Amino acid sequence: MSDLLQRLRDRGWRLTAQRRVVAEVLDGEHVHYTADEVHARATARLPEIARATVYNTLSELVTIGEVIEVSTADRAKRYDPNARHRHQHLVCSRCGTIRDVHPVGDPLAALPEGERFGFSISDATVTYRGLCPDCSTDCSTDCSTD
Amino acid sequence: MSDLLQRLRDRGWRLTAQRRVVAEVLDGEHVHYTADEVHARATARLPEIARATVYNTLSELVTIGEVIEVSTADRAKRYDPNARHRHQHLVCSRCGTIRDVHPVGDPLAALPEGERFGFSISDATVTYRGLCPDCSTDCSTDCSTD
DNA sequence: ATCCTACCTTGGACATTGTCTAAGTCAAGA
DNA sequence: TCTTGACTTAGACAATGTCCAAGGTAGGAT
Repeated sequence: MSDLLQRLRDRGWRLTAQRRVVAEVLDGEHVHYTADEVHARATARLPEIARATVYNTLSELVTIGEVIEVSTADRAKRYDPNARHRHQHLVCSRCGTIRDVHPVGDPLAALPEGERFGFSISDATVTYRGLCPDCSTDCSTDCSTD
Repeated sequence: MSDLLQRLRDRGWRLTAQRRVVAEVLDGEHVHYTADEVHARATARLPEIARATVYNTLSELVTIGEVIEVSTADRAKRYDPNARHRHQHLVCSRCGTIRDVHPVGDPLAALPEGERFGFSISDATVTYRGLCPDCSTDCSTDCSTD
């Protein structure tokens, strides 16, 4: 992700302040922000950036494969800048925290030919769900929630 | 799913016409309707049924484990009445068709202890994506899509 | 059979997330 | 520095889901 801007330039992208800011927000730690969270953080650096621009830029980053779109059970999609190393996700059922995880083996290999129904399968995503350490000890709201 | 109504009664549910209709829509084939599709089909049998009632009933069925909520890349969640046999899903990237599939082995076992970060993991869902037979031969719109 | 009442349904307002458009702006090449 | 096509903006619109107050009804009690 670090030289994302260079890679975008190489693709002939116009390097605008808005795109730079969105890329900076996603850069660094392994975050999984929603579009709105990206927008909030982008606004902190560039107050006049429009919501539509954030959506546009995120979609473009997804299209060119620099960012992965993650659909969890929540309504909003999340955007994962860790697109260069294959991984899966571990989601807390209570607080929604997401961690990147690396299961062993190829999940695609687990699907027998007879279960493919003529599809040409290109991808398998695995989502692990459970309670994160914080949520499994803190019963203040509801320990029975999953 | 066939004696769902009986099981609901056993749980002390009030058996209303609306709930019966929603259950009937989900009964039978292995469908994966959105809430709106359920509502449309329910309306055909009980014209005055409200959208909120469909949402309420679906949520309740999910809560008690009679129906599974499936989040794909699409915006709308889908509802899968095949909750009594563990399975995963195969989704067409183009047309959105969903099939139930049965990979071998337990996906949970593929996640090493060192990759669990103290979570108590309860579930692993696998989503396979690709083109269904119809969509991989029919290039009328766009064969390059995925 | 009738009544009661807690639970269910209704319609519509509202919330959230995402998409589209027309008009204005600007990055980068000439 | 000029030009131009790509980018951004604000706000309307669309899709999906949630909430609430008012009225209706299933099913137990009498």
